[in-house]
Amino acid sequence: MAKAISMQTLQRLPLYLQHLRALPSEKEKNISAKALGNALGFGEIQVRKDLSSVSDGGKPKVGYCTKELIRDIEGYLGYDNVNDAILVGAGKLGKALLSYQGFRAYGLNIVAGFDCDSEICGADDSGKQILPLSKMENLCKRMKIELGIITVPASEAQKVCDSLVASGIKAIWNFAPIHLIVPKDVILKNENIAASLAVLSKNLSQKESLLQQI
Amino acid sequence: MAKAISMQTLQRLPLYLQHLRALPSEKEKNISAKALGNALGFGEIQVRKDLSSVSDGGKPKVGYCTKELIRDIEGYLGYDNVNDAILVGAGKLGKALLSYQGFRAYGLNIVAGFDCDSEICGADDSGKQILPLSKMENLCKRMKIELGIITVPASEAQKVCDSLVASGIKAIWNFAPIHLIVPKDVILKNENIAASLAVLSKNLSQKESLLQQI
DNA sequence: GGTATATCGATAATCTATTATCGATATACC
DNA sequence: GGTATATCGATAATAGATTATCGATATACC
Repeated sequence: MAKAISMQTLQRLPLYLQHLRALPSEKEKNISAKALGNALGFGEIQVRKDLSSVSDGGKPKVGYCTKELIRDIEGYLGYDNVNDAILVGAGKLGKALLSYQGFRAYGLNIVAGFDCDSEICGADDSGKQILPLSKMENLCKRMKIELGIITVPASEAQKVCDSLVASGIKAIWNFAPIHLIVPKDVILKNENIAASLAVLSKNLSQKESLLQQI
Repeated sequence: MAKAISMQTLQRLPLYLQHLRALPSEKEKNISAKALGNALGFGEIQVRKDLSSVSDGGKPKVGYCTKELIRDIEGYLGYDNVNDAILVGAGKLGKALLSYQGFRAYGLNIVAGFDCDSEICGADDSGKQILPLSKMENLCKRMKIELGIITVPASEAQKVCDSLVASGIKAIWNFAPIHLIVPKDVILKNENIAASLAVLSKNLSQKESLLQQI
């Protein structure tokens, strides 16, 4: 446990967690790498390797203790302590994210939304406040927010990104379809809807489906 | 051109396309692999390699012809002929996708939305119809729809997935946070918001940011 | 026209990720 | 208690992706 971890493994961990959490806690006290892999479409060796980076191991003939595994993955991913975030761009997508309750399970708490359009400011029906952009920097600094979510149109995204950086944000989750420029010490993660679509589109157009396992 | 292509390359192609399309068409008649790479944060060799799979090549000292490149990538990804799709689950996220105009640029046309809640059926403010689930199968078959988008809660997703398959859908784009089981001949692409979040969350919690280049 | 240079493409080398092999061990059953 | 079996972890082998090297070529400039 606590080894170096690969990008690929890191991205599979939430999937394991998702599945483990959904198991009936009474019945499935233990789970084998094989069972977990089958459920998610991975090979058992990969599952074992992935889990070896975060858990201190299963027992032969028994498997892993479900509860411990959940705790270990949550701990590793930092889901056990909450990350506050703000969101900029309260359009349809922004509002969808603002009102999504599921983020809590991933340790994410969106504190408020911001938008340049003062018309839509006020309390959203999600219960979250939508505030004018002018108040963003102050709130971020005051609450020491480190994570910013960008859901504005591509044309506005770089500008918004720059103000987030100026507000002391350390990580940006970008939903705008554009490549943003950030300082080296700021983490950027693009949510790349077009890339997913490309995979689908390509596979559909050449029916042979040569690339299963997506 | 027209070689075998890797998953990774396939997913970068839309990013190149995005950037190329945004260039002022008059000024940038040609573009070098280096310039394209710099703009997107990739190495020039990677750009060349990626492009070699879809384009019939640039010219030394000149670079690639922007217009041709756009055409080649679009052609390769199948963005030049439209894919009709339906969407199931007209909640906030579903409506956000229904009203997103940007999909047209990727050759995606969402024909209609479906929802089990008859309250929200009717014309959405995006202009798209939201229809009761009972009409889905018939419409899919009649219009020979091949692509289905799932934006229902996790608890409903497998059921919806099964009806999509029964309706003749050949590819599924799943936004529900759950692993779906599909027949081998159906392509499944999960939009994995939790995985992205994991990368961010992990990087934030260990500030060293050992994994740049996301 | 000749030379310098930016850029290309192909091949090779490195790095990363996945899959296979094998010995070890905890439980179940006789 | 002894043996069979499911499962584990570690190491080795394979496959896949990225990065480096190098020779070739199109344009620019003298």
